[in-house]
Amino acid sequence: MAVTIRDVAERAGVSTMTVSRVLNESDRVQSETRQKVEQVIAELGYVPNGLARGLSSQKTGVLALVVPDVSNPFFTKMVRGAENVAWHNGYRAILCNTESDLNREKAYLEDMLAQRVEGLLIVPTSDQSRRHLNLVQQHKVPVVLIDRSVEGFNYDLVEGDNLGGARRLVEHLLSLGHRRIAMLSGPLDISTSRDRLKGYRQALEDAGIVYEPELVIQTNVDQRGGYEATRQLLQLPVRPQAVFSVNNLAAVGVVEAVREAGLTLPDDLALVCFEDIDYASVICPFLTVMAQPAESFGTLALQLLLDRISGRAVDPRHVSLSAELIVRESCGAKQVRQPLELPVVS
Amino acid sequence: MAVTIRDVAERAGVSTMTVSRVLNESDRVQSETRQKVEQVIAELGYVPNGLARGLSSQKTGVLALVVPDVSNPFFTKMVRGAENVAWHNGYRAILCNTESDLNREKAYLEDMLAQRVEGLLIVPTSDQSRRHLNLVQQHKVPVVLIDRSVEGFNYDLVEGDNLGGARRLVEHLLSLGHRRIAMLSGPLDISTSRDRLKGYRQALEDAGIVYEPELVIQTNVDQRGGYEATRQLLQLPVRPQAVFSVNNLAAVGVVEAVREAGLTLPDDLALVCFEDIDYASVICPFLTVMAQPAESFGTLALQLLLDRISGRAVDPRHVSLSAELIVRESCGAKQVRQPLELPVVS
DNA sequence: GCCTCTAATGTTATCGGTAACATTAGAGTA
DNA sequence: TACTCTAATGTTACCGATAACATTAGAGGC
Repeated sequence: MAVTIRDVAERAGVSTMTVSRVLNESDRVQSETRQKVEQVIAELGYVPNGLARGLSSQKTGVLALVVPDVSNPFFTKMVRGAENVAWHNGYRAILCNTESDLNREKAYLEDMLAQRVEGLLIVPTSDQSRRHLNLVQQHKVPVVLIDRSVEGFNYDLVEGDNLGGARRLVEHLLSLGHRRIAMLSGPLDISTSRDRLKGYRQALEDAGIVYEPELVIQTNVDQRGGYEATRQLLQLPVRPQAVFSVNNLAAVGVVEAVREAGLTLPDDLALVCFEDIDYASVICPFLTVMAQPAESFGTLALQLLLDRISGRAVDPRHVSLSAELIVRESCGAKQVRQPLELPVVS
Repeated sequence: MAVTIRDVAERAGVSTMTVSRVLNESDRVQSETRQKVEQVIAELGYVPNGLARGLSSQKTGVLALVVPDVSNPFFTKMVRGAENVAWHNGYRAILCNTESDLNREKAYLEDMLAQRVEGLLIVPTSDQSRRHLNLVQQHKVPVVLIDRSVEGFNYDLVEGDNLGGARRLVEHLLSLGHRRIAMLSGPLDISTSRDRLKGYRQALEDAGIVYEPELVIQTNVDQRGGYEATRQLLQLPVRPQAVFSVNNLAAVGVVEAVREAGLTLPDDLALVCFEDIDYASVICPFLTVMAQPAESFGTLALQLLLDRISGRAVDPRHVSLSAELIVRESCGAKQVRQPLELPVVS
């Protein structure tokens, strides 16, 4: 059907191996021959069959990025960073969107294994991703986790300082005089939710405030989840004074619910959250956030992956990136900036 | 190295074809045999080699989505829509990010052809993408264009009503009394820029206003581009009263530049743009926009693609989706909503 | 002139599956 | 009983490249 290497070889009057050598830029081809072959390739619009190539050579030059939600700006910034590094190192990166659905995640991972990608970057859906990841490891395909760790799966990881970041956000709220602080948490089988909850509790404890379970609502870390959780919070007998949202999209839901209830931010309810939303922040610098260097997550993770692929790395490495507190209006304070700290490699 | 179909066959005491039949869910296998084989597959963690499979069967079950910028929320919403439809039809969708770079676009397209994807959804970088697209067509791989058409390439297309939308936005500005209206346009080899510019000119003409070339600035349709173009506009001897930005990200740049210049929106400069940014709009409903049904772009386009793949479609089809004017603050008027019109298939 | 060596190119087997055809065994039939 | 038919399974060739080894021809040494 399609043009094959044989067609090219025939028309150029050489063997398929010679064409193959031209394709792979081996220098063992006379320049006249090479030119002739290249001309025929152009004439026929020949594109080598990657399947056959990969099957034979065991190399595809493709890396896969697997994320739970492509519409989350944090992940897309990360993806851009990773894609760029991949590109400049001669790899293509393909992206898979799992919609936080374990079945899809499994299917995509198996598919990527089947397609023989040379490495995987993944933001796992939850600790339950471990089963899939074990399969990947069993196939000896290098993996690097981003943003979320997976319990019982010790491997290369680039994550944020979730505990510390959460703590600082809550401390900030405390410093503004808030005592009754709610947390909008994600599912506890996601490491970031766990760690941020820990940070929240530590900050409260250090301030001598008793932890009240009814103030912590577990929900999905998207806009809808934030919206519903906030409605729940607003119905409590004694309303919280402030909310710490586990991430940016959930915070959007908070804003929505608060407005719908006819209340005002930050007067009726102060709000802080993890992760910034760039575009929104420029249009109106409103949310007080713990901003993470998303693009660096991607570039660093891809570096780790390349190290793994080339066999340079040995033990699992963990990179922890600090976040930056950006104080805006939603917390009810005026603007201050803390410098971004450097990455810590352990 | 890895577990192959032969290993499975041997261990299960059957031939490779029987294993293959189990994998492909053919019913020509006795249920005992099937169970035995499935058990061995699970034991060995066998994942069939997609390369070999695709090579032999000429089918991969993979579709590719190629977009210029994964961090543009319009594109990611579109991607989600498309991915969902693909998934529910038994296809996997992989995403390629070209960064509006023709070379990357070319490389990814060739790669996707090489990987023998069964169909392509693409938001082309510009009219110059035609060369790559011709290559795709030559390989008889079904393609559907989204959002942008390509001059000289007549194929399935899902796009917005760019001319009409632009016109309505500018008419809205005119109705608010603005006469000196600037346009922040993208490169004219991108169809959306061309059509929106046309709409802008039509609206002015109909209002009896002379077109002033100095008021139209061509730039990149991202934040940086919008920022730089606005700085240029603000330095004109006679400042414009309003700006129509070709897209949402460029509008973010406008906001940035205006604020930096110590001016205020919409008092010193009114602003309207194409395409909404969901999250930003919830946090603060500020930009007056022509909102496009991004997700529908994706789902419809993928439907068209599936039709093509199954050979149902014949002539190129064009779907045009209307946009919705959402009046907020940046134009300097109070809020009004127009209903979304239904898609038109031609 | 003969031999060695190397650069350029060719031949063959193989990667891991599936398509297409072949075989086998038992059921149904006359 | 012999014969056909079909369900279950096996054999072989091939998809389109490349790895590994083979061949060839001319350059250069003696």
